[in-house]
Amino acid sequence: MSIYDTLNEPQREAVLHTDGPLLILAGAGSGKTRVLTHRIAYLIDELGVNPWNILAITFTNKAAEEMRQRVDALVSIGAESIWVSTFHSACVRILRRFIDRLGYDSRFTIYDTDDQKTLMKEVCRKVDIDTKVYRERALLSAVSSAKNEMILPDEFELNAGGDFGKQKIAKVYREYEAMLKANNALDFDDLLVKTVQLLETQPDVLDYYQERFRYIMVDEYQDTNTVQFRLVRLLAGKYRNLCVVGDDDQSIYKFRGANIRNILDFEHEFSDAHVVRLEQNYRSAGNILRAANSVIKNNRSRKDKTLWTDKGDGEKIQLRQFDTAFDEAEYIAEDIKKEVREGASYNDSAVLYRTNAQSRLLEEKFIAMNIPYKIVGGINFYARREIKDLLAYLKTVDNGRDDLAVRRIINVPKRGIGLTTINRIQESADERGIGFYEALLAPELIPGVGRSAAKLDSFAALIEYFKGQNEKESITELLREIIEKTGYAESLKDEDKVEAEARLENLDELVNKAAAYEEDCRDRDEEATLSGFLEEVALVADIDSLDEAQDYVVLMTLHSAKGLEFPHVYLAGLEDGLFPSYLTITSDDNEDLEEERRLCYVGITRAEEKLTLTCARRRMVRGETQFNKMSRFIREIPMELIDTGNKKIEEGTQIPVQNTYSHAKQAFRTQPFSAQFSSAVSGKTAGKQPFSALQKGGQLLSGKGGGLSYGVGDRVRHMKFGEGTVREIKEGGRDYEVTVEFDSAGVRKMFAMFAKLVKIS
DNA sequence: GCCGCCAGTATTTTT
DNA sequence: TACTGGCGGC
Repeated sequence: MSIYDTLNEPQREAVLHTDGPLLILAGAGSGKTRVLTHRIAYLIDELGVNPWNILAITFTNKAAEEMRQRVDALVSIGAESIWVSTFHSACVRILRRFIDRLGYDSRFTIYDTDDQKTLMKEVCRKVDIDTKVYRERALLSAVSSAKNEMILPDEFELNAGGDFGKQKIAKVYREYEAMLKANNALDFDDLLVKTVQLLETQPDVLDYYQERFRYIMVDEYQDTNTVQFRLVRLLAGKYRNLCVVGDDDQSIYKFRGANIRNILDFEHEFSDAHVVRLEQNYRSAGNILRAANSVIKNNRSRKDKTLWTDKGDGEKIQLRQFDTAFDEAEYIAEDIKKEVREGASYNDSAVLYRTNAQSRLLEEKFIAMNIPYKIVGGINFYARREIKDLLAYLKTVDNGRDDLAVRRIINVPKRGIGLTTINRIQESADERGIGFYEALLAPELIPGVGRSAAKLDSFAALIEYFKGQNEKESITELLREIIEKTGYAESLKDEDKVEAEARLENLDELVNKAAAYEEDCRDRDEEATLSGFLEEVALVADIDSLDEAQDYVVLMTLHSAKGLEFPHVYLAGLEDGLFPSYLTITSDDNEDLEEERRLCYVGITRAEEKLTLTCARRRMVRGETQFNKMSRFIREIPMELIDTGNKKIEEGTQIPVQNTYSHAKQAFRTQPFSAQFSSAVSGKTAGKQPFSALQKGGQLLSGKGGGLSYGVGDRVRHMKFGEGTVREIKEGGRDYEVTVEFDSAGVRKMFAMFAKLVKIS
């Protein structure tokens, strides 16, 4: 009996089909990782393929690691020479070797979103764009989607035609690119774009990698974007042994440029593609699977398929609705406690939610109840200030051309080098067409820095000293030395005690990470380099740190949960407005809601034995109370699969708008609502006691709904526009749109929530 | 040049 | 609510 006998029929078909393009449509929990690992084993052990010729691309480093281990257990030898990595790290590896062909130095730095923003700000300053009109974030996302589509500045400008706004963006894009290059830096998207450019323009490099990667496998193919597609097509162009695995129902990264057409059109792109469908689910109990199927079937643009299982029905799906998000969190925490008392482990459970902000309440409850937990995502460790500072030192030592890094640390800790000096250095550098650091090495050539010259000299001497040390000592030692010799640790002591302590701990943690990296390299017999460490740091995802062996409850977003599974899954915050999010509900593009539904499908199918859905009628979002209906996705699940625990579930009274605590308070403080106002908001909801919950607190409101303290015809005052008369109040979305005729500022439409109009009598 | 306060903004998801 | 960035005072 061979290892391949344990596979089911379509799985075996996928494993044995090794030549030519292959599309594996693998439903959730259908054993696609098994197929991939067995396929690799088959290639090596049965067909005698050299592991060296195999490339497997996964979504996260964690998945890569896992795959390597599982292959290792299957094949006799050589698993370690297979390339298993994410798109991004594979590209970095290629670029480190050949990027000089594109005019970069191989010690380029990788910019994260923070760095991008800083750079973009500078770009805007340079090309004279008001960041209040065009926000950095918006500009960056425009640039990013262009890159994801492989549209370079020239083409972008061409496409812009006469459109003024687009022309501006084209200008920004061009300058942004120029500055990245000047800093010898690449952003995330560049890693892919530049690799494709490299392969397209350098035939010998392309040939090298085509020869090397004779067998290519891509996991989570539904989430690839256009550049990634182009990359894969290039690499597989010669031998065409390309196997992609994916599930169009789990495509959840459209916002990041993922192109679901990549998987839907695979058969068109590769006309001789063989297609295998894996529809038997080995993960979830029958009821859970049925729920998942009944939700996803509401999507129109998908390849039709239905997962099935030969497992029993299992438990019903638990549904609980609460008054507030506090109650919700408490229930989840208590429920987990209860199950642990009954013999479960903490790591049997995971809590999934739509937005990172939701983790807060859960975390508080978990702490209060002494439940071990781990939050995945949220603020990245490497995004913390002290960590970024230290990394900026390392980047400066490693790549002297990264001006952003140098400017970040030139006065951290305080050396008395101020903004004026920094600007003068920059100006001088720009004039002479050299880098910031290079300019600062010779302060005597810079007009107007006379007094700071000595300080600049000692800063430069410090960096140069570190550069020297970098040659001699390990990264760990260098890092320790930087922390000490710059006085960084010392400077923290002046800060708030608790804060400083946390930061110092983080610094220790960073040193530990460096040590771990070096050890890793030693194990793998590779040289540990500063560039290598910085790259690893830039490309880790928080999910990579997840450790199944540890006994904790995992809390994370639905996006992070992709590819994972747990015996008991809690889906929290299933409310219209939160999940599906308010933006997708109001979007006129139906695709958006479909993507949200896929996200729900991903969430449900993470559960093996038990699924608990929870929602709250009332929840604080950004300091405001929101009233939400139960999620429409819940209503797509047949009632007979659901157990509400004998509690009453209401579809939810949707309160139209104006639910904010502060407005309620303000409304109470001023005076009852005018007659015009209640007629303006229609009687539909007026009788439903929208503030029932708030009444508990007592003094807030009388009984009727509403919340504005003024009505049509009233005189109001606005902070900026002065006094005026209310002409119209319209109900819209979450807020009221108020039209006011100001005495001096004319007629203005504004949202009540932001306008903070005050009634004057 | 540095520090502290205030105002404006944000939240959908992340390699 | 919570964070960030800008501005003004010392």
